[in-house]
Amino acid sequence: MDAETDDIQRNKHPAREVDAIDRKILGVLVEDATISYAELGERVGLSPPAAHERVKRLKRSGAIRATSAIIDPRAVKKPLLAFVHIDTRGWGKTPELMAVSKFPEVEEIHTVAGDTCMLLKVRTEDTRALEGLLARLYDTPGVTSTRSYVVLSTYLERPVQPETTAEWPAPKHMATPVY
Amino acid sequence: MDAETDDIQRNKHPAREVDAIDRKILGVLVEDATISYAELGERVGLSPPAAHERVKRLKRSGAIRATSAIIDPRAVKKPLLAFVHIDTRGWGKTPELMAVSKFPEVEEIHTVAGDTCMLLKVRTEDTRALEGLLARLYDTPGVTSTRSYVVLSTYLERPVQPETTAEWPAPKHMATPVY
DNA sequence: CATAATGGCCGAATTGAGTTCCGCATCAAT
DNA sequence: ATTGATGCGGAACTCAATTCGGCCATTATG
Repeated sequence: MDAETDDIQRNKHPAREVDAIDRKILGVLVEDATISYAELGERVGLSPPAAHERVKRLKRSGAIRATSAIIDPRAVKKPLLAFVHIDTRGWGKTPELMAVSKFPEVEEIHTVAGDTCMLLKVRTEDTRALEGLLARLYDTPGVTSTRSYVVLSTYLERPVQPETTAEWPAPKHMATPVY
Repeated sequence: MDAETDDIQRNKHPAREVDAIDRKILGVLVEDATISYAELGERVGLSPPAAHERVKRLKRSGAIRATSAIIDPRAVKKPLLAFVHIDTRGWGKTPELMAVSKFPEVEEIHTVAGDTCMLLKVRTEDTRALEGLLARLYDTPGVTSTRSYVVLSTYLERPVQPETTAEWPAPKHMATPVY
């Protein structure tokens, strides 16, 4: 059957809607991915094999990108967290800039809309290491300036949550949007 | 033995240095926590029971805070990522502000040093939902203004890495710090 | 409208991994 | 030098992951 080949090639997301049970599964596995399929099934109202089948599908479809250990930054000597805004001449996403990915201190790289071009989330051992990274950034052609926000305290830090807020409490003084 | 009780009560981090092997284990488990202890042991040069023992210790000590499923934001209808800077009157960390933790769209809350007070990482379904969250923030007493950085593209996003950069390539034009 | 086909679930059985136990080697302290 | 503690490896045991076959519901089809 050629159709099967087409299915495989077409897309990495084989278009399977995540239903309510899938969301519950994701919610459980985000909290703790070490539980048995027996318990997972029990929590979402499914038999162990059915739960297993669901999880397999979620992994195949890419909804579950990975299951990984979450490390305490202090345990690996990285107590300093900072967000670095970068302004560049021209278009910021140069290969030279992307090269900072090789530093394990860099956890996120985004291009953003706003009064800055790019945004980095970095975690270092101390201010010295942060300075080293900033120096490395300033050496990158095109980088005109950076602004760093050093985190004093983290009150919440969690992975992507499967739930969404259905209704936002609309303040009275706001007009209802047309669209 | 009273000593044992003391050990338990004293600290959640029983002061066990993470050595080189532990770091290798963490590196493997950050990438993929689903592998068997047999393979984990093989990759770090340990027998399966020894690897298991190490992992148990890393979990007990809190170095491994959790092992969780990493979800593709698109799969759960959250394609919009934004960083929100919040300026407040007085000290920002009020219980009213912390209440936004209840929204699953909010992934991170930090207090930062810089030209702003607090920093939020939020992930929403669309701009409408982001607006709803911002409206909710402006309704919070003490909040004077917010600045949002909407992410256009994410080029890197990964959990805490166990490795650290030992030597930062020092640019020539920088003086050597005294400390 | 009836019927075939698909997809998802459950229960039972098998395979494989997680886990425990015990002896040994290494290192530190007495 | 001896003793104690700690971490490792090999083998055995227990439990969970995985597979299989049959059932039911829903959807497509003649």
